[in-house]
Amino acid sequence: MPEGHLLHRTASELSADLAGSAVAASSPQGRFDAAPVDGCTVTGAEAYGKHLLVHLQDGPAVHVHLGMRGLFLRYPDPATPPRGGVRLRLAGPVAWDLIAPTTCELLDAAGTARLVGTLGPDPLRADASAQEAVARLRTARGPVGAAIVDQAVWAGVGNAWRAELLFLARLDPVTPASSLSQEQAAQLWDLTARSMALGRDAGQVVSDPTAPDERWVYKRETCRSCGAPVRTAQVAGRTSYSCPVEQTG
DNA sequence: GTGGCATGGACAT
DNA sequence: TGTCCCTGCCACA
Repeated sequence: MPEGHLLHRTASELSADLAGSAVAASSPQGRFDAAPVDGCTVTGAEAYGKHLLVHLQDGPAVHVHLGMRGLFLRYPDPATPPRGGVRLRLAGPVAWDLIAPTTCELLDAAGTARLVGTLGPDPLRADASAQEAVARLRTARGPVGAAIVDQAVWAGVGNAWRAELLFLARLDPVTPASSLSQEQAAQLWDLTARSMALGRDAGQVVSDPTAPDERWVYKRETCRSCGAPVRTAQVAGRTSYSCPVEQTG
């Protein structure tokens, strides 16, 4: 489930639970060497797109990427035994367990800088530049549906957001990104930042604030707006969903 | 119980 | 462009 909005939410919750605390770090599964983290004080956590960084005082950061299948579990009682397959447990006043990430590694400041350097602006970060976001989108090669899930263009958008955002913008996913006007690109960025902020606060994709559990087109048979059969296609290697009537490019 | 797929992305080719 | 991977969920037997 992890697109950028959930990583930001997780970073904020993990920070609230653990920042300022020394943590016991372990890898019940054994696939991560937790020794360098064990006993360190967490200073905070932040997200860059779909990447999560847990910062440690006077030490490296723990870099986590959940991929498609990873998840965090939070245990208010830190003595709760971990379930199977826990790659990393950080236990302070609360325990956080990391399951099935694609990445769990330690990064020093240079490594963190390199990572951030591979990413485009993150619509959920206060330090994101809208100008740069617009420029990167409009100079991206290929369809807009590929560009906005390219983490080097915009960081944090995944397949579900792609479908819903392009519906809200009434853009056909296969429209060339380079054909968007400055205004269209800026509007899409604003829409993305607003929508994903709602999603972060709600803990799920929200594309209609009056019906937060509904989707317009994502994984639907028919468009929730007009009832037309939802069109699917492979865009950037993933299934895109769009309304053939309302998203004409 | 089993198999295929998936809200990602790295890497080989 | 294709392949592989870490697990959870669902449809189906």
